[in-house]
Amino acid sequence: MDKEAAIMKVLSEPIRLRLAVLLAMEGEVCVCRLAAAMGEPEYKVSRHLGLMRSAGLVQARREGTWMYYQLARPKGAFQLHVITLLKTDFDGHPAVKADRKRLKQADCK
Amino acid sequence: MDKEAAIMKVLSEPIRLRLAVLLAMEGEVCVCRLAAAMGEPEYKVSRHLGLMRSAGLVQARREGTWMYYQLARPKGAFQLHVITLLKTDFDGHPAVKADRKRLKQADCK
DNA sequence: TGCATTTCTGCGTATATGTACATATACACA
DNA sequence: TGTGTATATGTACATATACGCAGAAATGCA
Repeated sequence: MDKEAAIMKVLSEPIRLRLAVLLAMEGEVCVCRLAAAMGEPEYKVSRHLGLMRSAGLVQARREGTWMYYQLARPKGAFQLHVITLLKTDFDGHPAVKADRKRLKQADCK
Repeated sequence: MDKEAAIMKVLSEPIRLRLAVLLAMEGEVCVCRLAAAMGEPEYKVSRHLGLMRSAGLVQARREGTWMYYQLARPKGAFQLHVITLLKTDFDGHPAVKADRKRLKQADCK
């Protein structure tokens, strides 16, 4: 059950958990807007996104200088149900509401 | 969202994940039978159970020399849904089947 | 009291993790 | 080619984690 434990591990870090919830709700977002939403430096968000990608939880798409991240298509029932749980249980969560508000205002100038 | 991340962290370790699934399916089990089911030394299982208890995921009951562990009553929707996920998604999982088989044979002499 | 059984915990050690800084990479455009 | 922008990563450091061993604690029983 190392695969399932690895998914849990990715989501065991508050910043990564917030990123996963944000991507589950917003779809595809670029790094700079994610960093703005988190209120964290971009190098930090980039590191965490890299971990999430290595674990197969997210996928990336390059468009010019920008990198757009989104949740990867779930592999197996476990991953699917975890993502469903993120979407349902964190809807309306104060921290998530704040993150989404900052995301909306983020400009990626 | 540190509380939710902490629950994920507890379940991010394969032994702890297997313990949680076992308890979700079997109810209340003593340490020596859990150790036998895991095929791991008791001091190791005891350590992990201690962590799970600190995180509020399990609770313990002493009966003589024996300690019986079971899942704690879930606090909040998130914890409830995680436990539900453990029960549904790992039913029939090879590792879990093996653990339950060893648990049935464990004698706690 | 003494001893056996079950469980827990203190300690040292090896490995893993998260962070900050600086730098490197990839790309767009002049 | 050179410059600017967005993103990624090498390095170093502090902290956290899991492990194995030995021994302690809690309990039951002779």
